Amino acid sequence: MPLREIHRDEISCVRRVPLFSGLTEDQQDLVGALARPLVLSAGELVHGAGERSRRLSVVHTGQVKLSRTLPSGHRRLMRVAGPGQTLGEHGFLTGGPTLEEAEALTETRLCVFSHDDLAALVAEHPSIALQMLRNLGQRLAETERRLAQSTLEVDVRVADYLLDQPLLRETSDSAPATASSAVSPRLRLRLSKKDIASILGTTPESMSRALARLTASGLITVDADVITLLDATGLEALLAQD
Amino acid sequence: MPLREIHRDEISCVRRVPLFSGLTEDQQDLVGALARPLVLSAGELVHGAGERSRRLSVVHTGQVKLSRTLPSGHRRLMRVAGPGQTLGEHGFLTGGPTLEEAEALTETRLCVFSHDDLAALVAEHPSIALQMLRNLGQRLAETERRLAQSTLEVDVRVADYLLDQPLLRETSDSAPATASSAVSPRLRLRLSKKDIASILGTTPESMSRALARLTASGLITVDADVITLLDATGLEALLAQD
DNA sequence: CCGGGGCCTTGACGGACGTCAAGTCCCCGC
DNA sequence: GCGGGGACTTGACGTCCGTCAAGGCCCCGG
Repeated sequence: MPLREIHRDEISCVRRVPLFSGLTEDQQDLVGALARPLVLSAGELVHGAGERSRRLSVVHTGQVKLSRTLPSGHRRLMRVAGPGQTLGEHGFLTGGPTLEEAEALTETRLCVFSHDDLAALVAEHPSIALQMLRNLGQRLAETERRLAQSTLEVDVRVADYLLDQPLLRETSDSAPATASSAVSPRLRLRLSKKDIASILGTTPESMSRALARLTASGLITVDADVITLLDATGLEALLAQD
Repeated sequence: MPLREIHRDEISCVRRVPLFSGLTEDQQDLVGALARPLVLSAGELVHGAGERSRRLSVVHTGQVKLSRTLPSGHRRLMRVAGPGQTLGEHGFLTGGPTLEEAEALTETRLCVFSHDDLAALVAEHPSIALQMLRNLGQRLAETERRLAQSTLEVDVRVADYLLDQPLLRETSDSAPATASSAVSPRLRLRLSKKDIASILGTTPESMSRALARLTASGLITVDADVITLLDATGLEALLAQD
């Protein structure tokens, strides 16, 4: 079927996305027919800040960096949207200009919906609005959490960030010597330390020093972008201590 | 009509609220029948943090202080919900426990909806979900803006806060001497400086010094809770500088 | 093979701001 | 009227962290 072939990307994109998870497969296929694919290479912009972009995008593969620029000219990274996540809902909801610049961090495939198409979809399928609500509510809670934490010292914010990261699957190349030997959880930073520093509201220098202090305290070890959590409970204790 | 009399509060509450503005008056009256009134005096809690509150509230009159408590025990004021604004949507959307403590700042009248009733309403009237979406989107944008600003110096955050406040209607008791004499805009702080400091992520002491510096720079004058903006463009320039 | 640029780290320095403390003012209850 | 407590301000002090600078490392292109 040529039509389905042409829209292969869009359909698989729609099927994998929470936003449309309340629909039947047939409905999802119809939605997919409205999506336009967009492929960006690393560094290209989905849209700049302050633009009037008339579209909402769903990330299919890759990652998109969302950053705000203050009147002073300073930029701050707000979040990174990965597969299944959406960007541009503020413009969709308000019709106003974009608040954030959106830049592909890696080669990225997007499914793009025009505001008009999306409005029609939402009107026809209320479950889409509900999913969008859950999504925005989640992001609001997360953003409020970061705001509440913003006055804590850098070490604590870094520790919290590390604890939030997904752990690496441990492929123990050495045979498990004893059944009870606990391996320290490890994780890989998916952003440059410079970008993480921006997310945390600090500088690369302070971030580097914070990691050095956590290492000196025996809480972690750092090997380039791989972090070993030697003492996860110790890291959590940082959050609680005054 | 006794029934309408009994539900007077709920109905007038529903009619004034953006959340239900997409409904006809008849529909709003039906919605009002589901609302339960709740009157709190200053200092009483709508709900504590971490509770499982099964209800979403709309502020009718008064103000409600929403604050988060960090694991360290520090509290931070996140926002103040005034008439027409809602609280408790996170619990409604996720079913999880409350993230914020909600405390009546003044004597406050609320309209309370159970999650079940509200879910039924949303299912029947998609416009409610859309309004909630717009509302959450607005709050998300605002919270992101504050997060991005959180690293700026206190003077700038204070200046930005002042510029965001609604101005007082100038009741010039003295006759307007000349038609061209421009009066400086004035505003009344609707929260204690302590609370404003918490919102801005700083301390009462630093807040007090920031106001003193802005005064010394000739940008404002402070008379208890009334602030006169002597040089609004000078205040805006603070945001852009550096 | 060499040169440049970006990322990261470390050091030195200074300033902004949080903390502690004291003092004033005001309000409210006894 | 008097005492207590909370809001606010001001001062003194210490420190966290942002800035500037230098240097190492790696990658890539000439």
